[in-house]
Amino acid sequence: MRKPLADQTAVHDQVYEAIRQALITGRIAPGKGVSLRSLAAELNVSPMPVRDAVRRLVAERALAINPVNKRLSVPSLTADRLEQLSLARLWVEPELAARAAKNTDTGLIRQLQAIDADVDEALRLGDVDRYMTANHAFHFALYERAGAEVLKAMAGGLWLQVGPFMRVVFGRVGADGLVADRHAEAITALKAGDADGARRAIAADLSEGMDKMRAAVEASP
Amino acid sequence: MRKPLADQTAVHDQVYEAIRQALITGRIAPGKGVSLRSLAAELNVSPMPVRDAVRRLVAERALAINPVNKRLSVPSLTADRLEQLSLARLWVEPELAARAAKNTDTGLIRQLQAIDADVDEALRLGDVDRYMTANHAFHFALYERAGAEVLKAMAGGLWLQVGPFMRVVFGRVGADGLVADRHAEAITALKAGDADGARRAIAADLSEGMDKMRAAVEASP
DNA sequence: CCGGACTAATTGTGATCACAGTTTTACGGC
DNA sequence: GCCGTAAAACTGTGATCACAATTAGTCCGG
Repeated sequence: MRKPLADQTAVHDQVYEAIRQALITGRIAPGKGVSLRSLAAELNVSPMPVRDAVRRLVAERALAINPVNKRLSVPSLTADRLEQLSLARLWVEPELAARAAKNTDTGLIRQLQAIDADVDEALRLGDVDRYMTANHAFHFALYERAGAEVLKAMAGGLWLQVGPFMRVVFGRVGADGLVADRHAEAITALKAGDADGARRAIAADLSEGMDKMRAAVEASP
Repeated sequence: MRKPLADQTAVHDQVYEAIRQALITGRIAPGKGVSLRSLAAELNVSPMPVRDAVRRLVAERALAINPVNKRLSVPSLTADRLEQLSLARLWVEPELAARAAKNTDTGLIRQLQAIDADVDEALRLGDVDRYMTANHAFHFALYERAGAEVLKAMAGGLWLQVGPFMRVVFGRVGADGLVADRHAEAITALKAGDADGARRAIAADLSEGMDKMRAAVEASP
């Protein structure tokens, strides 16, 4: 467990990524309680790096900490929270897409096409985890190109908070509930360097996804 | 240094607030390097709670961590970063103001008037720290009323990142560089329950402040 | 068969130490 | 007097322990 040092990534970063993935893909259910030691045992590390990772996730509101007994839990899903997250995402992410459209080259197009093929494959197979990973990869490969670190970080934080909601959608409506995405539409706009088209495509993509989540959340809190 | 327990706030939270204040008021200069042990010594606590607080501040991008030697520093001010932060603030904060306008009562009005008087007093005296504290208090007393936790948290994060820039403005143009705010205008709109008026007032308030910061940053990187 | 009290296990927090890099300081050779 | 090198100081990271508080569990009386 002692670190080899002079390595690349610290243990607490790996732990962060592990928990982040678990949250985004919904492997840890919203509302469920977690603890430093239980997470540490599960990931086969000492509680210390978990503590660091959790602190970070709490700051990003991906984990919540009960103010009275100071215990950790995954934030539960409320319609109000989802509404605010949707609003914020609908502002930042289309903006990032528009900026990226101005920096597009054939390499990016090819990369996005490859990822989108993976998204479609995951949908066809009904592979939830793979779909979520690929969908995330698509959006952030695009946002990466915007050259806007601050906004990209905001989008990352929002995505992390929305993650658990997504899993609920799959749980309720099944894997084919999210079939229709606007990725192809976005790629077409990017090819033409059409910033406004990319903005609209991503906005529509988010909007449709969020609508499904809203419906799922309202169905049962 | 051992905690009394059953108390209200943990040490790492107090440390967080202390560093946060130091950053917002610009007592720690942008670009300056800090360390866990030096902060701990300065605040008369052990390195442990500082570590927790710093982890949180790094997640909020109020502190930066050098990816190669893992050392801590206050993020330096670039025109690009400021532009993105401005854009984000100009979206969230007016939205919060508009929502708050719908929940306004005479208590809030009175509270805001009192705080605004303090702001003006600080400006008259040229008291930079007091101005910044009061200005922050004004905005967040307002945003508190919006009933939008997620958006309010976003605004808080942005404010924290912008804090160091503000101090630079004072350093360059003097304390009277920010005299004209739109707080009175905002209060008038709130009294009338005019959500759109509140939105415009806060947008103008931010816009003017940001313009001054932009000018100051461009003057010298 | 159920309920309440006492014990045991688990929780987050803080302190302290070890370790290995990195940076700074100091010193010695030319 | 100056430069390069070795030692000392300082850095973040991880492990481990102590502590008090809360939760879970268990056992006994009715």
